[in-house]
Amino acid sequence: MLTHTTNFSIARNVSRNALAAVPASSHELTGSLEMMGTPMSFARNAEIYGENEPAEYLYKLIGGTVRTSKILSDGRRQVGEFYLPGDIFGLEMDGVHAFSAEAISEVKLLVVKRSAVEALAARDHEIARQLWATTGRELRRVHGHVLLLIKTAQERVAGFLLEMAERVKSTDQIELPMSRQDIADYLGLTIETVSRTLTSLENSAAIALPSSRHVVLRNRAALRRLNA
Amino acid sequence: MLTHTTNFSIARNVSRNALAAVPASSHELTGSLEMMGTPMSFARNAEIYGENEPAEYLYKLIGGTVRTSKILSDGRRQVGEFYLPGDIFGLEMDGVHAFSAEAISEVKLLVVKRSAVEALAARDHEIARQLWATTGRELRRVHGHVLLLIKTAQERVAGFLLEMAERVKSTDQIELPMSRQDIADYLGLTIETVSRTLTSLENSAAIALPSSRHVVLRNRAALRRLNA
DNA sequence: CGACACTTTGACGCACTTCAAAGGGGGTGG
DNA sequence: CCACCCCCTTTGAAGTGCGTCAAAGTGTCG
Repeated sequence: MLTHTTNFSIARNVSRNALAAVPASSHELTGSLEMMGTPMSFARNAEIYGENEPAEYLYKLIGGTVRTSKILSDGRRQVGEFYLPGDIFGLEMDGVHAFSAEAISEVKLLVVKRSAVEALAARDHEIARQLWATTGRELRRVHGHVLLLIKTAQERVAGFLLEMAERVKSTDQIELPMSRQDIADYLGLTIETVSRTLTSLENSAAIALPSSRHVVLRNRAALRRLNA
Repeated sequence: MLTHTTNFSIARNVSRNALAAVPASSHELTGSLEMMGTPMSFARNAEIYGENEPAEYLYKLIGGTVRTSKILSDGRRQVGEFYLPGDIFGLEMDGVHAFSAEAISEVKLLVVKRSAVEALAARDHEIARQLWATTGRELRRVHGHVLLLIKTAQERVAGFLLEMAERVKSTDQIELPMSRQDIADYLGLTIETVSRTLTSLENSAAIALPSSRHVVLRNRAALRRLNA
């Protein structure tokens, strides 16, 4: 049902030089990955990889937004993480993807063969350390996710907005790349509760909602207070 | 309030040979850590390390049970993980502990200086890989924790029991090392809900509770069904 | 045996879910 | 360019699972 805009064999023929000029300091593993990576594009809603597929590749997001998710046996969906440009994902230690990954918007990314990176890591322990650090950063994010999930709806939504604001490093204007349903499945709430909570935050002047995906943080202190 | 039974300066004088005979195959990093580690003991309720303390050491649990936890600003407590013998914990990538660690029972563990392990990892990339793998395993556990937290009380408790049964690798008899409060704080529930849910599982013949910490899994299939 | 900590049980309230329907907003065809 | 449609979001009303408050039961250690 979900289809790639580009498949591997096509992508392999794309020029590898387009992104080679990115400065080595901007993100971890920049340079190494840019050298080895193959640029690919995915359309909105395309599946990048599926749950339980072998994890042969590692992905560095260049543009767009990716969500990982898992469908539970009763049909519920849990969103694991949202990835923004610069983020690395798909790095599973046991060779199988626990979550699937989908493009939320038009996505451009670099695909790197895991075996190639690992071979490099075996020779260069600085690379090895950066791979480890990437997994460590992921671990910290998931810990934060756990902390969100034990809170009230207001706290979860407020925490989510603060997290997104931090990550897009914008001013107080956030353009949410994901739908209400994605947010709900990330926060373990229903879409109705997310919607109602956002309206209530707007009514209490903590945020403004010029359009459904455009959020203005009017009172970060109030949001942080909710973020208990 | 929490006190160590043994402090570092004392522990450093303890014999390093006591546990050196553990077979190298039993767990990852066995051997390397046993060589470098200093045995220590902690009394029930002793703090092993605190939240926000620098993460200078890495711990390999030999005996007893450890819980990591975090106190939220409003006083709620979240339990991050339970560690059983053989588990490695305290391995934070950014040098600061996000959670504190406490001994739930009498605990024996090996303390290893992080810098020493990292120096070893820089020379031996097999060690480096195992450190990475340990973080990866931790990540998978926390993902599982997220999946628990979006479920109903019955599903959380059933999932918890199945997880513990798997980890202690016993038959259907589980001796829970942690209190109801610990379980509640791990599952994001109240102690009353955990207690009521266990009684209801007992009434539905899925488990038996000869004593409050002794659980018998009578019907794993029923528990798995709840575990949606 | 008594004190204390932990666990269980009960009654009630509330936050979130569920079910239902009414708005937008953006793209396409007439 | 307007009209219509489809999908996403918002709002409303009612139900319920879990939390809160309270008290009784159970096991353990001095």
